[in-house]
Amino acid sequence: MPAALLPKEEVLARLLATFREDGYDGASLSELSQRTGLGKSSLYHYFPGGKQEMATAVLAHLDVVLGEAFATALAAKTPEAKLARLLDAVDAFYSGGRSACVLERLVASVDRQAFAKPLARAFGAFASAFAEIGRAAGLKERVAAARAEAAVVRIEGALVVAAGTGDFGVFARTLADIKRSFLAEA
Amino acid sequence: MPAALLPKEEVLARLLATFREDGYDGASLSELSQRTGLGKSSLYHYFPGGKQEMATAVLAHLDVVLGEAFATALAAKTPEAKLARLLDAVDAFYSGGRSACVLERLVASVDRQAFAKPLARAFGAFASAFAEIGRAAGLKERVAAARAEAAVVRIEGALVVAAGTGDFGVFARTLADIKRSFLAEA
DNA sequence: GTCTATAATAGGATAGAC
DNA sequence: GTCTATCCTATTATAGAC
Repeated sequence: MPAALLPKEEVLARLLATFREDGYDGASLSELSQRTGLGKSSLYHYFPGGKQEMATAVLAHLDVVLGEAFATALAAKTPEAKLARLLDAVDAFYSGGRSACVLERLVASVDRQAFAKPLARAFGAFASAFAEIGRAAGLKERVAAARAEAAVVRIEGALVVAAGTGDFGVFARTLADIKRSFLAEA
Repeated sequence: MPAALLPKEEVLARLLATFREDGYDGASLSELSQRTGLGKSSLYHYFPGGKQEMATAVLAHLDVVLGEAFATALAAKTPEAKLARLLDAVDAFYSGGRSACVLERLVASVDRQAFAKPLARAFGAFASAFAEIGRAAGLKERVAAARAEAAVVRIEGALVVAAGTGDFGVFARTLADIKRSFLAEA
């Protein structure tokens, strides 16, 4: 009765990485098996629902991990510092625009409907982190919400355009512009 | 010797629609066959290189179609009218945010490397249309280019976020904000 | 909880008739 | 130029030993 080769956290991290790189439809069970170091049967032991369950588990995992990352960033004192920390976390998470967003990969998948709720939740949590910074800076609720939505839109778009053009500078420019404009006077 | 059931233009339009909906990895040959009304062998007659060649043909087709759409929009007299027409065309092309972008679907595919050049070209053409409007309005080249890049980024991101949240209002808000801000004084 | 082996199916691609 | 039929491989998923 051998113990688990990897802690579940690590398995989820590797599934996440594989979905980010190959996409949901593009990630085969063989690939997921290789990348996690688990045999197919072991994967089905963890995730009886197969690939779909792996993806939903990854989303639940992200919900926790990103929640912590957001909380860390928001623990800074000033709104400016909160924003800077959040954008640094975003830059690191996406490797300066070189790593794709799982949310986008799942939105693009044939099984997207199965992920609808956790996806909406994840996008909402992402925007909420920005909105909270806006509120902390004294922006009106509506303004904070609108700018938060726009920030998430720009980050997702920058990832697509960076990957599509091969020019990762667009991601850096986008983050820099959000940093510059997010807390500006209305 | 039966004639072609559909003009090649129509076949390409249907392949485009299928890739947009199912993604590149998610679109099977059976699906592509059904949607075009052509048997698999007929598809291979048109596109000996298989699915990859279908996608590159779709990109080449888009290059022409979008080029015409851009030219039409840019034929308007004032920069404001050019911008309004271009954004109307974008809104229609993406069905108010309900239809995905093929470019994004191909960027997300496992065969993305095979599409790298035409994809970069397509994103560039998209941005160029915006940049030309900026120049027509007297914006400095650098400003026009930066705003054009940002506009494409925002459109792509709005499509991802709209699909991910199920809230298509974000697409309308994004286009409205581009319309409002694109030609603003620096 | 993991493995090897395998079933069952779907996928991409081709052959050859018409 | 299109069709039906088919091949081969990869894929998802399961069985059963350890």
